[in-house]
Amino acid sequence: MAPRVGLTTERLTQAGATLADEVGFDQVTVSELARRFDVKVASLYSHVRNSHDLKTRIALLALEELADRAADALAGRAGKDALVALANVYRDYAREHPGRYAAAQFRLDPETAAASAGVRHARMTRALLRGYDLDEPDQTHAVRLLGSVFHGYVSIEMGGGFSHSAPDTEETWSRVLDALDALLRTWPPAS
Amino acid sequence: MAPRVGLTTERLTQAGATLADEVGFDQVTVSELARRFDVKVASLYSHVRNSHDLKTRIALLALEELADRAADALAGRAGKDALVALANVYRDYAREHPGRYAAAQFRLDPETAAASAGVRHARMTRALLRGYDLDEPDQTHAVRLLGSVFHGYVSIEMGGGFSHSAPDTEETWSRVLDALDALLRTWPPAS
DNA sequence: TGCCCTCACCTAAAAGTTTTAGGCAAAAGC
DNA sequence: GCTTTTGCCTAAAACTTTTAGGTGAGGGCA
Repeated sequence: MAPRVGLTTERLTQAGATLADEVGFDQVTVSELARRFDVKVASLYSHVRNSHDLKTRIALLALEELADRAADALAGRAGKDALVALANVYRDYAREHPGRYAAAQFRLDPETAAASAGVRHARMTRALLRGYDLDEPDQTHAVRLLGSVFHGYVSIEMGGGFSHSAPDTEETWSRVLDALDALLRTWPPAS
Repeated sequence: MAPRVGLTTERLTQAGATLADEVGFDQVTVSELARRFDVKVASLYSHVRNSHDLKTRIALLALEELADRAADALAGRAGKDALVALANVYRDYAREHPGRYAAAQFRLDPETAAASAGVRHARMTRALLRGYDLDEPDQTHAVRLLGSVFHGYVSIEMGGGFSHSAPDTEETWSRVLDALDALLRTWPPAS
């Protein structure tokens, strides 16, 4: 009597990501997802182990999407051009998909993290730095600095932390990227 | 028959902060708090409007504590000395009080945010920059950059994002601060 | 075409969280 | 010792998570 909706783990993950963008990642709930599919809550537990599992899958999806975008953006670019492109990938993704971006920050257990697209991100940032003249261990330091600035800026901006003050964040963003580029070109030796 | 425990909004907020450090900020629940005071859940609702209100209060507490520490650290310091001191305030606080630090990132509605210690943080970062030679609007750009790096680095490090790779984060941290100091001393003009 | 088997989805139910409404007795004020 | 305040309680409704076990729809096979 009840026609099947066609639930799969993938569709649930996708719908979960959409839900996250609409209501916020931490408002993503198995119940709400069931409601959207017009299906009883218990039915989802055949496709997803539990709430934490669902969130993990959304996080992995977001990390993959972000890495794909980053790879596209970096293709054929180098130096500051690549730096700006990569930085904008993160910022634009966070603006278009705030829930997914929050999901990408979801704390994964070490094995899951190691198998995630997170490692691609680190590799790409390192690739970007080939346009600058940095040897190890400075390259690792720089990778971490870039990750910090991108994530820190985007998450503060998303949280409204830069509101209520001039100049606008657009200008700051481009000046920060200028500054990072300059810094990478003249990376200071250990003090 | 039941001796009163002596609940107040302040004690609940304090206990909530402690709970956050123990189990994580998003695991802070009115029920768990009631359990800790050995009191019925409904009793808390005389002191706290709802769950969101409780979390807001914990966030405000954390922001105050952080600002107090920052003010202490900055007293009598200037230049790079001040930069390092302020940066370490954030990092150390996050390590000592991970739940409180997470709480400090809790999204506040604009009015609450405007009345919070968040504004003190911005003022102090600006004060720090007096040791460098920056005019507006570059000073604002620099304030935002510093906030981004501090927050970004600390939150990635706390999330385990820098694990699994040499060199250790201690070295990176000090090199990043070296780099920021150098950058602030030679802030590049608009490109 | 008809049978069977898988599995998508269901009902039932237990346990936990949030929040409101109304009551009693312990503290506090006089 | 009295009243007033209010801290904490019981009761109850609404929602989320998760497990256990059942039924029928759909696909595979004769």
